[in-house]
Amino acid sequence: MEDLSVVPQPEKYSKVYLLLDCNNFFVSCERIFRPDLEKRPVLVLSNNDGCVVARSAEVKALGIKMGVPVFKIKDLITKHHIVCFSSNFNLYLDISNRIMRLLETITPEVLVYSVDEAFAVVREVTAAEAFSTACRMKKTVERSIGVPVSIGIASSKTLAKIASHLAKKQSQYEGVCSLLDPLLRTRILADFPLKEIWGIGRKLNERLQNEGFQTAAQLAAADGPKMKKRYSVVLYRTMQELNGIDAIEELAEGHVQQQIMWSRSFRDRLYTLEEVSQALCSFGAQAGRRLRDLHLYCRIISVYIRTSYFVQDKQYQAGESLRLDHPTSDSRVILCAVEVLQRKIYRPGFAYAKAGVVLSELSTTRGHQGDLFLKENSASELAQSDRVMELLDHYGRHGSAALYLGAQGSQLQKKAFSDKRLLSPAYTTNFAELPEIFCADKTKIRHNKS
DNA sequence: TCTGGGGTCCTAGGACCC
DNA sequence: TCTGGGGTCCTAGGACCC
Repeated sequence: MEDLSVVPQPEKYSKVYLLLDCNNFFVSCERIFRPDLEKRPVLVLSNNDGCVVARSAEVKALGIKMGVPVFKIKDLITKHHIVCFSSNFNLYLDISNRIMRLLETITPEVLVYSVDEAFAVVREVTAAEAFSTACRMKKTVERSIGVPVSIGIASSKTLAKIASHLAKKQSQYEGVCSLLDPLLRTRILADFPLKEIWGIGRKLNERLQNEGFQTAAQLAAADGPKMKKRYSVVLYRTMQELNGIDAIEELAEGHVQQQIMWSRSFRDRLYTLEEVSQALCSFGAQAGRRLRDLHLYCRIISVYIRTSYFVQDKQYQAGESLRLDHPTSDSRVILCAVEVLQRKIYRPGFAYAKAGVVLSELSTTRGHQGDLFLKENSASELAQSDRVMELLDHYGRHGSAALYLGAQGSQLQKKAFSDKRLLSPAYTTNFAELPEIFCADKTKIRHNKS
C-alpha cells in the first residue's frame, strides 16, 4: 500500500481575509435600474449637487478626479454627455445591506467596513479554498444584486486591501487577487507605491518619501521599533500588516460606534438665529432618530456652525457641547440641548455655510447607575418618553411631514437648505417609486417587493 | 454664482493631584 | 526663598478612511 504521509499537503491558513469591494459603488447602484447607462459616463454628486463623489470607469478615463466641484467640470459634462445623479443614499444603503446579508449566507463571519466594503473571514483554509470561496462570492453578488465587485485575499487586512486594489486595476486578475502565496506577495510589494497603502495618506507619504521610502517592500523591511518611535504606533501596525501579521483590531464584533453626526452645507447661506436654529433642530431630530434606529442612547450633545472655507473675509466657526446627567434617546431632550447650545455660539453678521449636530458618549443602555437612576426618573416617565418617540418615528418615516417637533420649523421652509435636482427614484424603499417593467403584450406590471 | 458627509484613532499639551 | 516629577484625565486638533 502506498504511503500517503509523504505526499505534501497544501498549507492551511488559520485566518484569511477576503475583502469584497464594490466597483464604483454609487454609480453601479444607479445602473441596476438603468441598464441603458452601461458603458456610458456616469457621475454621482454630493449633497446640493456640489462635487463629484462617484465616477464610472468612462468618467475616470476622462481624467475627472474624485471630489472636484461640479462647476469646474461643467464643460466636460456637456461635451461628453455625462449622466449626473444627486446622491440617493437611501438606495445605496439598501443595496449595501442586501449585499452584506448575501455575503453572510456564504461565510458567517463578515466585518462590514463601509457602505461598499466588507471583510469576510474564513478560517483553516488552503489558498485554493480561499480563492474558490472568493470566486463564489463575486459570482453570487454580481448575479443576485447586479453590482460588480473585486475581491482581495490575504492574511492581513492591509494586504487584502492591496490585493483588492490589484484585482480592480489589473485585468489579468479578473476581479479576484490573492496575496497568500509568499513569492507573489514579495514580487507585488516590491513595486507597490507607498501612497496606495491603506493608512498612508498624503502627509505620511510625503514624510516617508523624504526619508527615502518608495515602496511597500521597503516599508515592510524597515526597523519596526525605530519607526514606531519616529512616526507612530499606527504606522508600526501597518508595517506588521504588510508582513502578513494581523495587527489591526477587529472592526465589528459588538463594537458600539462612538458618535452620530448630522451635518449639512447649505445651498443658500443662513444669517439669522432663527434660520440657524431651524437647521440645527432639524439635524438634531434626524440624529435622534438615527440614534433610536440603532437602539442607542447618548450623553453628550454638541453643535457647531461655520462660515464658508472658501471666502476670505468674515470667517467664523464655533462649537459647544453639553453633557446630560443621564443618557437619552429622546429627541425633545436633544432639541432642548441644541436650543441652549446654539444661543451660545451664534453671532449675528455672518453668512453661515454649514452646521451640524453630534451625539456622543453612546451606550446601549439608558443608565449605568440602575436603581439610582430609576429613583430620579420613574420608570413610567421613561416608558412614556419611549412611546412618544415611537409615534414620532412612525409618522415621520421616509421624509413624511406628518409629525415633527415644532422647533424644526415647517417642512416647507426646510426645503430651502437642501438641493438634489438629479435624484433617482427610491426604487427599493418606497412603494410609490418601485420600478416598472413592460411585458411583451404592452401591459405594464410592477415588480413585487417580495 | 456654484466647493460633501460621516466616521475612527492617536497625540500633544494643559490641568490637576500627590 | 529655593523649587520636582510622575501619573491621570480631558480636550483639541491632526491624519486618515470611505
